[in-house]
Amino acid sequence: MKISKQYVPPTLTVDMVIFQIIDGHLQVLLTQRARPPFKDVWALPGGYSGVGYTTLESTTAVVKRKAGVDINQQLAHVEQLHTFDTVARDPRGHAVAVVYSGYGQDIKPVNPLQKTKFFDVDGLPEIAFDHKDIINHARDRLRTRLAYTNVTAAFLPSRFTLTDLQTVYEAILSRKLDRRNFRRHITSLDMVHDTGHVKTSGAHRPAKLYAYNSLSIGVIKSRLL
Amino acid sequence: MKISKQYVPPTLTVDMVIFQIIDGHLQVLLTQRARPPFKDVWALPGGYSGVGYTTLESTTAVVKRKAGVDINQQLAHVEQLHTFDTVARDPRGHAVAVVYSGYGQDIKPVNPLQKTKFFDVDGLPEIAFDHKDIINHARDRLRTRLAYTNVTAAFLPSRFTLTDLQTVYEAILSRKLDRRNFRRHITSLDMVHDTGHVKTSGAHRPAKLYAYNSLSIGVIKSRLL
DNA sequence: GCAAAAGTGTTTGGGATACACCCATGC
DNA sequence: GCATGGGTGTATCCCAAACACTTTTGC
Repeated sequence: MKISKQYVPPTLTVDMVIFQIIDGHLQVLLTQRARPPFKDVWALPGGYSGVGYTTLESTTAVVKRKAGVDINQQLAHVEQLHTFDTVARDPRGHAVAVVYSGYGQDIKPVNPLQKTKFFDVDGLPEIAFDHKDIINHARDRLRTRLAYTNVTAAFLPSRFTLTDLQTVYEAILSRKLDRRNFRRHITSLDMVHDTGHVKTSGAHRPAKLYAYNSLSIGVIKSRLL
Repeated sequence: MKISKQYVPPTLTVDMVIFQIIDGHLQVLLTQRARPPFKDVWALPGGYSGVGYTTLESTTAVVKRKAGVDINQQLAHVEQLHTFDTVARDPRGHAVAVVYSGYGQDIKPVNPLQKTKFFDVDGLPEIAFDHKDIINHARDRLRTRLAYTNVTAAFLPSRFTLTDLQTVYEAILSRKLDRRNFRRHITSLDMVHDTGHVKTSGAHRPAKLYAYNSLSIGVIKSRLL
């Protein structure tokens, strides 16, 4: 390209991949598109990002408006995923999309105009644009994060049982883990601690409730070489 | 933000962090800025990205023009790093920068107008904009990639000794590794193979030359949980 | 023969995996 | 007392780390 006085930037958009775990299944939030292109097809919540607003600010506004989800209140963690910019990805014209991913727990989307709901990532409907690729990208990222961060905290309430935590790991990894080995692994990480409380939930022994040592999501071990 | 007919996108720019390793030191390519802001201060090569061009296409053009480096010919690997978008990062106005990182070997930058050269990452001069943060981000990413990809191939010629390879690891990790353990680690990875040739380079035993099994950079082990 | 880098082997500790039994509760 | 999920211990294997001597070459 040439730089010139006629410089015209592409449209800048934002999209968001919001994950939560329900009944042991990883789910992603989608909204049904209100207008063409892809009218009535399911898509990630997204919209325009204009000059003067960071892409995260735009994302916050767009997700609130289109999906009724308050990023700051209802998501425990948000991070930038990737920027998608192929010229043909939007039939209306060249749009560069900065995509964020967010994780939360017990999220209730609200949209008075369009259908907005969570889908199991393994049972997705037809998806608009390149949003299927974006979801897969987010899913890979989340899986990778498991190994060296405390990102699982974002999917759980402040107090939880080790079985709850194991369910989160299993939903993200899509495989079963051995309970005894899992518990030893977790306790050796110095990531959670016993709160002294228990949860009684039926005709069986009550489970101890745990809490994360750190409230923020970050790296917990480095594993270099 | 509001969506309206007066939608104005921010300026879209691209920057590139190019790393190579010289004499056991990780180096990054910088160019001296030709005009304000930050005139004569060192910065990452970068420029505008206009409608109709992917950010990678724009990056390719900009890096060729401002630093004389041909991304396709002289870099063994390029990947998108992150998008930086704080409103205040450019004093001229809101600019969203999609940043790429690239790795190569024996790169000779050429710029007839402005000074363009490689600096040791541990001996950087004053840096324009938020480019120091960007370089650190790229460095962290590179370090992380070491553990589970064959990214080191990008820093080496097609045939190399295990000592050469160890030098690459040490430059990126900023620490010395035990030669015996390093060699066992590498050979256990099934990532390189003995070519049957040797390199004689002085008053000592010749070293075997190795080559990567795969020509492309990618994940070589998964390590999940 | 000596300097300089290449090449190799053993031991030890910790984490990952595989696997089976007892505990506390509601009904 | 029995069904249900919670909680624990042991043996094995593999990988990471610590560590020192021999080999091949040029001069």
